[in-house]
Amino acid sequence: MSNLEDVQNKFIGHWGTLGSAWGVNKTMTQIHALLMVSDEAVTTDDIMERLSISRGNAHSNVKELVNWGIVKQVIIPGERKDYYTAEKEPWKLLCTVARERKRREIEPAIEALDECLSDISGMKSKEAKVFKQQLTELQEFLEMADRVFSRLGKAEKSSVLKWLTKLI
Amino acid sequence: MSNLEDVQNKFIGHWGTLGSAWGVNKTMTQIHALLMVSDEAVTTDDIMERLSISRGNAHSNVKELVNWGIVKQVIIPGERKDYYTAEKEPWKLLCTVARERKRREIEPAIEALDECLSDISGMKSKEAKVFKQQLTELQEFLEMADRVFSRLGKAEKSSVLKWLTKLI
DNA sequence: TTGTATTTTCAATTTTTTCTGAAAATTAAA
DNA sequence: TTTAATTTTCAGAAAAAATTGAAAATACAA
Repeated sequence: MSNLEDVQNKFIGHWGTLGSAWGVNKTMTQIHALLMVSDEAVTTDDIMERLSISRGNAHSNVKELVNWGIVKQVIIPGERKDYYTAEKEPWKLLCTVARERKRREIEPAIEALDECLSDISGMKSKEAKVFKQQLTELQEFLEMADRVFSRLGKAEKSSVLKWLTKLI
Repeated sequence: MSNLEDVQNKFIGHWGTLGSAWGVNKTMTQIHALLMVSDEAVTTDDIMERLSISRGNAHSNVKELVNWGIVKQVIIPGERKDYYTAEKEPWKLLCTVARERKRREIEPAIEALDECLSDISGMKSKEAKVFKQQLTELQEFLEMADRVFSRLGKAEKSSVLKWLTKLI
């Protein structure tokens, strides 16, 4: 292991593995890793070449990153091609991911629980009461998570850091 | 939508969907949901029947939940079959998941970054320095995450709650 | 306009993951 | 022991997810 590109590739591979574990397409996190270690903005062709993937794959995953708000398209005057860059500051990444996961997963989960709770609201059996109690606890938990993610989504590094330091 | 079992099934389905989004096998989170809403301990046969899945599937997923520490096998005197229960308190679930994800994902990620950093430690090019800087920031971030997860893994509900309340 | 570069879409294919079901292994009662 | 209940394993099947590659759509310079 001796040249920069090899080490970068190693990093890209690891980042991809990490993504998979958290339910994100591996290519998507690899593209993200590539952008994080790229000083300059990068084209779809660069991505294809560096990761040895097809245009369709590169295209759809980079667009998905843009959807998440993790990657931005940048305009380079005089260039026809689309260029992309990633936010490099990990704390900002955390904020963006928190915001999106809240929107995509926590909010729908809360709605689902609401729906279940309203379905059983009329039921009077002992079993129903136990279930209702269980759902209510989960709901409170998810609502707390929702608020935490919401707060994280808006946070500045320094304030999050201060808050985290209190915990550990 | 009128009887308890239907609502429970709805909940089980939603919990499964949530699991998928976070990179967990859907059946695994569905079994977990079933156990959470089950007052009494449950056998593999119960799981098979309730979720309409095969023995192999039920078996391997319930064992995986036991591996995670989210589900416990309980001994029922006089019974041949294995019975399982889940911790019902969401905060304890959070602790367990935090502990496991730390061990399974954060720690290996930190090791991977360490490896990358040691690979480039000797490189002197400007590009290498930029990359090194980037990796170092990520590493600091992951180490903070590691400490947070570690703390959460040991936490009591009341202290976590107190801490969370400070944030929001 | 017309031609060229680039992006976008998407049907078909490949790969990965999950699931089944039955056989093998294990456990424990008789 | 022997027998029956139960758990575990795992090869093959099915399903889901990711990927390709080429055609269609779009953008834009000449």
